[in-house]
Amino acid sequence: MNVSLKNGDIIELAAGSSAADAAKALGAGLYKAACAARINGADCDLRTELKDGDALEILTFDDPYGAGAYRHTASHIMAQAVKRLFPEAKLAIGPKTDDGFYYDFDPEKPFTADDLEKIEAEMKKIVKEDLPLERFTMSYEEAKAYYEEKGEIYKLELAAEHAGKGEALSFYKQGEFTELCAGPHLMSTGLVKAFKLTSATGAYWRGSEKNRMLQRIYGTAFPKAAQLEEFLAAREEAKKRDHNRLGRELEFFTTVDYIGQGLPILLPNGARVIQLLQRFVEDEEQKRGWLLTKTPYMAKRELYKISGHWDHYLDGMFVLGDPYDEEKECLALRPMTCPFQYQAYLNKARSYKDLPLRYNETSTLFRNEDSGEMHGLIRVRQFTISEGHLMCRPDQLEQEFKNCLELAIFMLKTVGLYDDVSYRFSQWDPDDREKYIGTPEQWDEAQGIMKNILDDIGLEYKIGVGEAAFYGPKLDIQIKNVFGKEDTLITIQIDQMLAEKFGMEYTDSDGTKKNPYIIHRTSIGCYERTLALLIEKYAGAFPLWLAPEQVRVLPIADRHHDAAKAVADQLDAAGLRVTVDDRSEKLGYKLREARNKRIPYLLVIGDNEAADGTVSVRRRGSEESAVKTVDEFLASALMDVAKKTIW
RNA sequence: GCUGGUGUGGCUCAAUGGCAGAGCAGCUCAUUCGUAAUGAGCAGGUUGUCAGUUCGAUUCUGACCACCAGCUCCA
Repeated sequence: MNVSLKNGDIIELAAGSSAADAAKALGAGLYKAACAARINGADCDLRTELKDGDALEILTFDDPYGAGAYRHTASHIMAQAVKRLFPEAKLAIGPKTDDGFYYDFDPEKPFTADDLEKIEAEMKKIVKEDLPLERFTMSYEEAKAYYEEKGEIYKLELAAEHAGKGEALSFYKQGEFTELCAGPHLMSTGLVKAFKLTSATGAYWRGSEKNRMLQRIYGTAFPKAAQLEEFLAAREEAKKRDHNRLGRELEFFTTVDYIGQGLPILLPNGARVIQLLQRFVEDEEQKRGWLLTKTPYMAKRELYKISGHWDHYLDGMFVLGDPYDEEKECLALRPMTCPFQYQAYLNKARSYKDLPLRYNETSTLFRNEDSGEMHGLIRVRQFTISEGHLMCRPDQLEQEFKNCLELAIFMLKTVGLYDDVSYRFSQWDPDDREKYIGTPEQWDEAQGIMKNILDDIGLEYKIGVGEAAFYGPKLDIQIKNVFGKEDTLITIQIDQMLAEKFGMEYTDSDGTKKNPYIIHRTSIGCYERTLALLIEKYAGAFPLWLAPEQVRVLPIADRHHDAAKAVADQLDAAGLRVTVDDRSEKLGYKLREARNKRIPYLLVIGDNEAADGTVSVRRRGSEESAVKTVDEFLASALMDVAKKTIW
């Protein structure tokens, strides 16, 4: 039979040949590098049988699907090693991930760092044994008997689930190790060259906290040792940008045991950046027709009963008083701004002519997160968000939603995070009705509207089922931190339920009363989280307009102090954040310190500069310095600040 | 909340069941210096907190608190 290749060549193969056979026929090198196959455009295992006329592409590690097969095989090798060393450990699941793989086990004792080393050593043996992986199928009954005999309770559960689909169950076998698995896999364990087990942690069976916690081992694998080393080095490098270390080191924030978890102290540097962002956001929103409100940080329980927070969010609130004593007044700190800002709308009767009505607020919120959830500035219990709620008519909804998105994108572009985000359309989970208010019809309608808008814009998004707010669907703008963990930076939500609950109406042109649509949105997210991501993005080297200290003047000797102070005064008067390092230290010492603090501009003043009214300008990131007049420097720096230039 | 790890001066880290040590930072003095570390001296600690074991605990045990990674949950 004949099979065509990617480059157009046609090769002749014996009937019944597999993709692996084809790879072998094409050369030993390709066969060794082969990870998976693409037949007539469909990704598949190398063991897939070819038919006459098929178009075949051999996928190597360079292809994401190929890399997945490679790492999935590494995960089987790890599971085999674990079973050899810890026969009592039960097997759960072991998939590939974007940059590696993991496997969940249920061992007698959690794995230690020593265990990981032993497992890794055993994996090396398995690779050396070069065990071929064979694919075969079993009926559900056979699989059930097989796993019952082995006592693999988790595999039994998985087998039963897959059996429902009516197909035979596929297995892969390498040596003594057999695994229920859909594949794809490499042809032999000997092909997995460079790997490393990176961590062992707990993880719930099937991702539900109601289930038993299993032990997960994470690892990664590459065809070449150099690639693995590069990957691990890059990860170490990324961790150096970790805001939770760098943010403390550069004195942006700190935490104190006796204040409590998730309650960071913003030090002058961090507070300054947040102030700058906040002013920028409030000014920009004002230009775009948003009206600033300032509402209370707490309210009586009755408000939250109307909004639904009392029923859906009580665990997440800080309650002042006994929530169950209906006789006494009970207050709660606000976890969201919505019900407060609605009161501004309700202040008087509204006409269709008043809409859209856009309220913004720099709003501090309080959420009683579970103790393990807090993380640096990214996840805290008190935070301040660039909040906004917009009430509009149906005919305005689409344009207003687009405007909110446009504002968010403008903010992201200005601070330099635009290229790092992805979009998630967060929908409700119809199978988990408890979590949400409203009817399926209302959800279908709200989600339908959002889908139309997103598709109309042509936004590329993934869908997050069960990620919606309890009152409506969300467009979440997602970003990853240095550890690759994704969080929501910005959210824009459509809500057609709360207006009714709060009795928010407007009189339409025909004289009838209607509930407005409400858009809940943030323009730059919450300041603490945004600050954290900016610290990581810039490794502490903030763009000039956001830098807590923009300029440091370095006099060479004491006799230059007056000149240095005069320059600093001039810059300060022009609005730059400037300090003078007038310590009796050598220039090199002062420079070193200023560079470590990532100060954008260092101005050196010695005899020459003092004599002719110039400064020797050294810009962050440059090894060169240039002599300029103070006026020249000031003009260019002010221009950079005004333009919010990123360098 | 769950699994595991960590906690020694402001920071980074040593050490030990028997007087807790270094470097950096800080302070003082000297040095007046041209683009990444001048020298000398001084000061700084209830070893996260509280119990327990012990003649003696910073070290061993327990509980709690905080921090870290992951899970779950979320902006």
